[in-house]
Amino acid sequence: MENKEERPLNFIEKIIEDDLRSGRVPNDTIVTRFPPEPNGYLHIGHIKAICINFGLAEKYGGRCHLRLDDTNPEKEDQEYIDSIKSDIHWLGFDWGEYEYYASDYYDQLYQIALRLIKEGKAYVDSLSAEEMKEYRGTLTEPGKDSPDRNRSIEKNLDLFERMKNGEFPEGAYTLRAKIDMKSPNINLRDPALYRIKYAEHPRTGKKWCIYPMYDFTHPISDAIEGITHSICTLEFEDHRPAYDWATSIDGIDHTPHQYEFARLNINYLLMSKRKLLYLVKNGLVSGWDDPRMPTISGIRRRGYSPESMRDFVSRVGVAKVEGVVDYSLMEFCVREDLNKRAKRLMAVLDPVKLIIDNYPEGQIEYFDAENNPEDSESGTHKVAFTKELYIEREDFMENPVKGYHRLYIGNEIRLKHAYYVTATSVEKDADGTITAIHCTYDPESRGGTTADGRKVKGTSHWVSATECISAEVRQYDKLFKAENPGAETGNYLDDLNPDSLIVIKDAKIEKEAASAKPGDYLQFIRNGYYMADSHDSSPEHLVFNRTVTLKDSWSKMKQKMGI
RNA sequence: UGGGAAGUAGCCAAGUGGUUAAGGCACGAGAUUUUGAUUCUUGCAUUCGAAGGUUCGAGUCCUUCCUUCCCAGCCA
Repeated sequence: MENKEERPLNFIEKIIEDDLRSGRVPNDTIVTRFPPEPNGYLHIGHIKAICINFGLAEKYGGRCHLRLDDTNPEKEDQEYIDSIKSDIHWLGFDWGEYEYYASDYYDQLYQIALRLIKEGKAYVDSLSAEEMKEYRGTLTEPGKDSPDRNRSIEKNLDLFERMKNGEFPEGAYTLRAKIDMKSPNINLRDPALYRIKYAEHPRTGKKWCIYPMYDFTHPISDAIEGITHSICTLEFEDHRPAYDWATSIDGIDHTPHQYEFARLNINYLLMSKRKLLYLVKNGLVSGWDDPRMPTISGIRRRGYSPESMRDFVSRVGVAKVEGVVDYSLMEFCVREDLNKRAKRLMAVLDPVKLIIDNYPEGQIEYFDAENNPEDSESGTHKVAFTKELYIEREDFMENPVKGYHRLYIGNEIRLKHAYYVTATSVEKDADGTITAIHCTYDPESRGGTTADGRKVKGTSHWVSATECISAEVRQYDKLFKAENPGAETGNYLDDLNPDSLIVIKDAKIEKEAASAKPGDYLQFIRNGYYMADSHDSSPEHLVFNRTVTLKDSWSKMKQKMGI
């Protein structure tokens, strides 16, 4: 983005530059890959991996493959493949023709497995899952060899063939690599290479009933595609020896290398697929794309911009420290981006009537409202002004506290773009609730300034009571009220924020808002950033989602003063 | 108590033996302001998990210790 503050190289960039400098990269072209398993929706954590992989390819003039790691048909679905692709595109990255599936390599993988068997480097094991667990040993005790470990090559070949042909039930046999049952690294204690599964695969259907495991598939897929730098998260660090084992199998003539970085954690947010699924399944949110969800589809619907998320990830940096990034950094990035591009509109969310006693009945004036003061080319739009208006209830105080410089009896403020007004009296209902505020205006202050140059401390937004439209406004807040949901009680559901969604059924908005579409970035002046909801907003029933509030030093001051 | 990793401010994060330890967020102070927004100015680690040691010189090298994370799926 334009936002090019100079950042020092991260450790992966250093490795790449070093590799490039020393001529270790074939054709001087780095090749990375983003390899999600299509078993769910992408979330904010994935944005980091996407930005690293696609970003590196962009920066060093290489390429980045999209590879769907579809080796477990039980969990995977075309729906997820589609959403993953659309989310990456939304972020602004494109893999072009380099779209791959691990399942594309099933035949090659099978041939390699056969070769391994023939070379005595893999064997078919009849141990049950429980037995295999026993034989594996523990973190502190070595494992022991399976009785099948020295089965003859011929017998292995025969058994593997019959596994493939569907002669055995699930769980009857596995194909395992013959590495070292006593290795201190458990991933090297004869890892499973193939297991039997009769699930239907989203792409290969019923062609296969044996499926290759991650530790076998991933490195070989990388090698086949000519990946140079295979970047993944920290928990795969101790799979690296298995990765290197697989890429050094005879006949594999390209050697990619694996590097690991710390995954993105953000406080107040939950990224666990399992927990997010629970929220969806139990109706605690409206779906995977609920605007409160940390999924890419969720934040997109909420109104976050892809540019701001890329900036966020780049500000977080890439390292190997497992940290937790402040939610406030993400909000900062969103505000910074939206401030430059959001169209300003006036919306009164908690309306109270303001009546200008000395303004002519029935008169309508139109003022020019700038669309964005940060962008001189954004133009203006018309906003209607009449005798009866709505202002925010919060913008009037009968007994003003110290430091309050909005409207109160006798005080003059500016109505944005329009006139100076001075409050004179209030009307109340039987409960004492204010139903209307009366004021007078200064006709000389048209446009919001006066000839005598007198200043007012407060400027309020407003909307004409007769020339406005109604809309539903959804005030979203954090889904969880604790920094680390569940840390206190052990149950993240205890930390659900009951106020994460407050629906305002009848907000009053200037007419210009009627044309706002999902995807248009809006700022409701003094309220926050908003976007029309992509599911529920229609010309007949406008619905706006609050993306993020504006910074609010007044409410911070109020809190400090204990108000 | 096996193996693999990581510890620099409230949160990220530069720093790869040689001036007063970058930068961003957060937070504080002030100015400007037709959004209590934005913008601007300004403050914010005598110290790098701890203790020893090497060195003229250590966040960087050595030793020991402490803390945290990951691994025992026929998941990825």
